[in-house]
Amino acid sequence: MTGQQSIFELFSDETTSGVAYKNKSLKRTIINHLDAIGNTTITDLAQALNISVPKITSLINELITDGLVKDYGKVDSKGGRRASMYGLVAESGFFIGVDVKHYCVNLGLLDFKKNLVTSEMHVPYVLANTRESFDQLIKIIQHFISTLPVQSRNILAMCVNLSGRINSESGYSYSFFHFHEEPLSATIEQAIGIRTFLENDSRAMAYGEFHNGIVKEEKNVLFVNLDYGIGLGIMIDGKIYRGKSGFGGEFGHIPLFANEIICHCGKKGCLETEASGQALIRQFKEKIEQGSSSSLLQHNKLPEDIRLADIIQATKNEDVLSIELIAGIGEKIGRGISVIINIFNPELVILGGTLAETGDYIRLPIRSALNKYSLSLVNNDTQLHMSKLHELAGVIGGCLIARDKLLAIGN
Amino acid sequence: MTGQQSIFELFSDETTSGVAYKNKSLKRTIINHLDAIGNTTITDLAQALNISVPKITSLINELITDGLVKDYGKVDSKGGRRASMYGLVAESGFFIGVDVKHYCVNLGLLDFKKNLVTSEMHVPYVLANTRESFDQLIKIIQHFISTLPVQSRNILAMCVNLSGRINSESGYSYSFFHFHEEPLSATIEQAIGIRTFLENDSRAMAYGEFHNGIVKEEKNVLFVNLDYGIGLGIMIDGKIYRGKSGFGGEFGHIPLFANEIICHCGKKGCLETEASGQALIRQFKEKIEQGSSSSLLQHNKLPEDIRLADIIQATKNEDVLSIELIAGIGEKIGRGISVIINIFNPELVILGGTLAETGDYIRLPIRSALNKYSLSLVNNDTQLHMSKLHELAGVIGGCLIARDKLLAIGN
DNA sequence: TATAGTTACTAAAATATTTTATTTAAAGGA
DNA sequence: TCCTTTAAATAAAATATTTTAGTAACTATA
Repeated sequence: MTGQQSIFELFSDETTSGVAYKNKSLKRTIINHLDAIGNTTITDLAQALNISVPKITSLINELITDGLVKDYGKVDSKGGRRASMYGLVAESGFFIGVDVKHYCVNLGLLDFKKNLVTSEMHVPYVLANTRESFDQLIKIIQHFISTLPVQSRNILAMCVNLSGRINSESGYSYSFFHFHEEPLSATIEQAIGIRTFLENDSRAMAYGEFHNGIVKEEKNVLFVNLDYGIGLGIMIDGKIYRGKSGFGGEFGHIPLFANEIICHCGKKGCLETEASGQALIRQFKEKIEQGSSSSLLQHNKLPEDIRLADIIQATKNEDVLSIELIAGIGEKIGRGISVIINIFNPELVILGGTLAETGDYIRLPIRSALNKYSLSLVNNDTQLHMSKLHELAGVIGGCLIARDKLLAIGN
Repeated sequence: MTGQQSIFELFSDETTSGVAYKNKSLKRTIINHLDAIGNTTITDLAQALNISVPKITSLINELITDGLVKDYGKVDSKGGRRASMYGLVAESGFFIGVDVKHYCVNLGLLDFKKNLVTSEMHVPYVLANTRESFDQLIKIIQHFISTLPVQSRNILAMCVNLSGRINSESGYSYSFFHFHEEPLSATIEQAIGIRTFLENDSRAMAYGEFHNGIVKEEKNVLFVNLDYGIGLGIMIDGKIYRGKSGFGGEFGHIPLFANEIICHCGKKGCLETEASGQALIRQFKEKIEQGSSSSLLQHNKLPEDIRLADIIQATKNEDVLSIELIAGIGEKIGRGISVIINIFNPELVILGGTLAETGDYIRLPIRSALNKYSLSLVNNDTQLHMSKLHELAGVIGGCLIARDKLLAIGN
């Protein structure tokens, strides 16, 4: 029995029963505990899990022969024999995260101990709802895997993040690549040969930020993904909230404005029509047409070719028009966030995504809108932080989702 | 050892350890399972909980001597020996729910099997944030208990539902009766002599409707409490969602309108300023001042004395003004609900509270506003139902919360 | 009505786990 | 450095749980 087989064996509920099943289940509990707490001793495990020391000892020894756990040496003690520390083995399995953006793909490889082994950022790619675009995505993933320093059979699972409506339970994507009868996750799984999960981009970013980012003890956290659209990743009680069919968090399309702008979703008055990256670009072009000037257009750039990244770069170069527009967008996003703060009373709201890279230019107007629009008792309860992982949030989140889905962590 | 002592013993994590602790914990698991599934057989329990038949048998026998479980006779069989059914004992403990409304109090008594034994509805009472009002509430509860057909020591817990901001974990109420240093729940507990919990009224109604009302298999459910204010009870994954400090669900104060009406929360543009019972009464008075007529004023009633219940009654008598105003309110509530549908993608939205008693007069405009304002993919996923428990929702919900907090069900 | 087939329940045997006692390993003070 | 104290690891004994095998209770069918 190789260690690798053991992982799949251990985490698949086969027809084991009785004592065999209980041992399997206890081993999973131990792995989950080591994952949550980090390296620890047999005595600690025995106390935490309410299992006797000899039993834990024998289970740990089995996990060591399985290759999933190893001895990390002795702990320091203040009187008494020093205990051995046991912990997960980083090399016992790897996970891939694929974060698909509008104009690029970011990929990463995570080991079993949640370290990002390697990543490839900004692989040029244009996301379009076509077969060609899909085929190119597959090629990018295949190429990434071919460059990896680990054997393909040691890669246990992969998660692909896409924007739009995703049912990560069934593996269907409704906004992109909905060509086949079978779920998109199955199509990718066949093409790549690795167990594949699908997740909405904002939820994956929220998950990354939650487990490896800015979040410490907080359990109810909202991640606002400010990009061309506005996404929302909801973490409740430490778990991703997806809603009935995985359509939860459609924050960008709440009807907050009494305007006449038709949103790409077909409705009027959506938050996204006035407070998203798309809206920012539209407003930028309008201002230019109305005669405003911007340093952005100095290098023979046409207004049509302006991308969100350009405007964000311009704010760093103190372009006045860009800064003004971002402030206006921020105020409206703030009004939107005040809605979800009132409803969720979260411990923490994280601002992430491309637009969040403008830092205080967007944070301050959001902050002041929150004071204006949300209940002070609730608002004072809530921290507002910028993303810590920045563009790595999606990659790391994807890897972690692949890992935790396979290991059945956090359901 | 009396059965009653056993309940508290069984559900308090004392310094038991080892086998004793495991048995205690297994007994709780069995009780939880019997609670969730209903009466069942030893074989079923053994399979569901992955414990051997002889072990389950001995635990069930202990629970029978504890007085918590009893034999409900044989099941029908289709071939083979008939199995004994075991289930909880209704009389092994009782729970009180106290639903405090603006102008009355509703009280109920629930047994261990979740049957409503008795209830006393519409006890006259005026909720005000004064000590006198609080003292009167205590007297009403004491009187209710004195009329009950069960001994006070068999009442295991009580839950009091109040509107406004409640931290049900700490037992503090911030909107009403915040007179003492100690939590309000402790003050009531001392006055009455029964273990007391506090809960927000809308959340309690949601819980009642979830467990004993219209909800069947759904796990993500929103309950909208349409009363003088607008409350929201959020059920996620079968559990009440309360937020960081219990302030979650402040749906009435999301900034949805660009009006100049100052809400009692101090902000402008709150949903409640245009779409609540308060707003309805205000609009009614305005219309009357502008010369509209209503059957409501025929019996020498002054516009100042109009209560929400009067307007609702008037719609049943086909009062045109009331019906028109309710339709307008419904359209705006629908816009609010479309926000939370987009965010939560719930399986079910329940309309409850006093205003919901107008039935289709409020449901239809809400329904059409949902079609107008929320994403069709998400909206089509969501059922919209009227409350089934009506004014009993809060009472039953309160009883169930008391029960489930004591039994540590659903955390 | 007898009998085969099915399932629940129970007793005894086998196995597993916990408990207790003992040994090993370390820290810290005299 | 030696001895005492503390805690981990291990071994042996005691207890608990599961497994297996056998019995009881019921249905369906000939």
